[in-house]
Amino acid sequence: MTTIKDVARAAGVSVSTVSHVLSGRRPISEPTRLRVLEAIERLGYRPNRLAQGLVSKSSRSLGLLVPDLANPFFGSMAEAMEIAAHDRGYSVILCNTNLDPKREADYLSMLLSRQVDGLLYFPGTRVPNRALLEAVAAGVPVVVVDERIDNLPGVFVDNFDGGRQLGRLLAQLGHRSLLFIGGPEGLPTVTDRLNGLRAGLAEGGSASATVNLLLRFGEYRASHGYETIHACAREGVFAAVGDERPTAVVAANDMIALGALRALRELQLQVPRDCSLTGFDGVEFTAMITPSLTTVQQPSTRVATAAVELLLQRIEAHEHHRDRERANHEHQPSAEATPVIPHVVLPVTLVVRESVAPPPQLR
Amino acid sequence: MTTIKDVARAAGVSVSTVSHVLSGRRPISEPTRLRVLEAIERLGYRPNRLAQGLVSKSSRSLGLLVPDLANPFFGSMAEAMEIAAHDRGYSVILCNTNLDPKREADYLSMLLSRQVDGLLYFPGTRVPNRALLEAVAAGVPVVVVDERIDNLPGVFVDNFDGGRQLGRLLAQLGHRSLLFIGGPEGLPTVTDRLNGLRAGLAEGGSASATVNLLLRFGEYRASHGYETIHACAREGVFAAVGDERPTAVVAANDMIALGALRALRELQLQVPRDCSLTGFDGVEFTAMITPSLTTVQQPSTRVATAAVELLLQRIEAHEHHRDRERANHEHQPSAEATPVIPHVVLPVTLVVRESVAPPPQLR
DNA sequence: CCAGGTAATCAAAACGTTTTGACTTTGATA
DNA sequence: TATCAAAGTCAAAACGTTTTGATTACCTGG
Repeated sequence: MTTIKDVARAAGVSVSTVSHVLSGRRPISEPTRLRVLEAIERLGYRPNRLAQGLVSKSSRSLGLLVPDLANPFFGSMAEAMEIAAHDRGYSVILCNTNLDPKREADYLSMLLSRQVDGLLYFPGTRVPNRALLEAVAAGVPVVVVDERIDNLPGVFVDNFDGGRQLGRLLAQLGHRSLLFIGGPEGLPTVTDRLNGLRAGLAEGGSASATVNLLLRFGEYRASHGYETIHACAREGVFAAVGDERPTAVVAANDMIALGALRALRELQLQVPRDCSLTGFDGVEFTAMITPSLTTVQQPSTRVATAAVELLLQRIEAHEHHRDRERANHEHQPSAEATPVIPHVVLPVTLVVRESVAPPPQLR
Repeated sequence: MTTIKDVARAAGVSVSTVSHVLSGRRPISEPTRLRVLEAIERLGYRPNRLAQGLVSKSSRSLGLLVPDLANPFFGSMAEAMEIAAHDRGYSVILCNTNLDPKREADYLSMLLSRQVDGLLYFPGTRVPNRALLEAVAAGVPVVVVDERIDNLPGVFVDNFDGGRQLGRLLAQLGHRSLLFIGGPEGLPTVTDRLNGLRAGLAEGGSASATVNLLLRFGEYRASHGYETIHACAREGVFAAVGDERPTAVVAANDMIALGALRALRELQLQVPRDCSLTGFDGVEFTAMITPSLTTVQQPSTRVATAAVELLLQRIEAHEHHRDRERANHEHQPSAEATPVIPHVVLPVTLVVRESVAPPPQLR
């Protein structure tokens, strides 16, 4: 590897002159500048970012903690976030938490070691994770994505509203008995979607009608949707008659819906004729499958870029703060403004497709 | 941040002693060791990997260049590779090339700046990329994943065999006219799958029968499958009768197949009754959709781990080589063994599902 | 004609590690 | 009892940058 020293020697100047040519922080005469640039070009010099990071105390990199990249929702989010970060000069260190708190703690520690400037965090199951809170305490800016966590800044969509729109739609179609297949129990996304669903059902139905709502929780995976449907079938849920039998399945995300769709078909229940089905997230394949899936579309690119944007803001604020601290040798607590925890909430769109219809008895 | 100096001071020893406690490279008395460990624990010390990397000349990180994370195939590959790398103590820097050579060059330069120890490279379109070759020339170990590039080490599946198995299956079912919707023209994966398909068709069909094979190329995306089908329909391809009309669509990957499936349905062509359809890769959703998709399953986790394994081998070899070079001040070319370019080829599995059937005229 | 600013450059310190040479001390071996 | 090796420790150099005085030379305004 050629270093700044090699360049300096080749151009016949000092190391600091080369650095100043590159950074522009001090004036350099045109002939010298050209000689240095020529040497850089000729030697193929590339500054060593490790060394830069060491002195600047910033690695210009972000840690991205994501539970499951095989899920295209996370895939497209990760993609959009990486692109946004790269546009602003930051690299992304990828971490696959796989819903495992131990792994998360492990990654977090590694990321701190690597001096990441900030963290983009998709919660897995338990929120908030202990190790994450330690990282926050250690002073690393964090933005939580896709999930609302009270004391941490976050970017997520209006899950309640999404649920409500679904509820209204289904109630208006006449559904009075639903099966809700959630993600991990207690996760705010899941709870919000469910509460929204309830609200929407109440709004959309005739005032008197009570709604029968069966709840199941589990992972945000196709297998969970698949197995839940089969389990329900074994329990006779779909054999019931009248108000008991669910006429619509509301899945907490598209992957669950995909698995549920498969299982329903295996049970000879045709969607939407015998049973309606909805998803959440609006990933690409929902438009392609048969029947195409009614779902709530997240503006995933906007969520992703907003998250990066917010994180970068916090990073800058954090750095300024540190600088001021360092200048202020007098260590006055400087009347810390009460820290405002920003929550960016983005709107969702209901996308009505083939997978919903009025319940069978109404046709 | 607490540094090794702070620890040394707290434990009343020198900096090098702390380092030796951590690395175990020199013996340290038990009482000292405990005092140091206690100080580390108490201060929450975490070694700065930038500094470590600077002296060790190795960042313990890999660059991962992937064209499109929204595609679950790449998503699960990326996931598996990251996990394999993490297991061996390496971090992964994520780069979304988006099929754009400019972006690729950009990323490559950044990765070299960051002193990555190796590169995991999924080719996008043009192969091999100019910037990649420069990186290779700069001496960074590279492993190409999912694609065969002659002069670079790679890990990929037996695409020819996968195509052949599909060809045999379709020929045996009686298909004599096919539409092949490829990925980017000229990409080895695409060509190999196509050539395999041809070979399989020849083997599986009755000797005399000639096969009508229509070829289209484009991106590895659902939209490409969708649009190609509609374009073909506009050209009257599906209106033809007899041997002209394709009775099966062979997509070069699952995403294309997914798009094609949608378009076929919009054309009122039922799969597999009116037209068979196959994919390639075997991502999760192929088992879930209706009709479930006949496809060629890649052992993606094995591909991913093999790629990481191979890359790590090369990295080690590279480091040993450099060390020897440094020891050998005499700079004898040491009779360089002709470099063997390893290509790891993994087997595929044909998964026959609902999307194929004999052509309509045979029923 | 001088004070003071600016352009242009360099040397040296600092960032947080690891590695190496040197120095004691201790025990075992001849 | 003299010799040697190993254990245990430290100080200093090195890794490749950026930043910060310091220095010189020149120009400008009074």
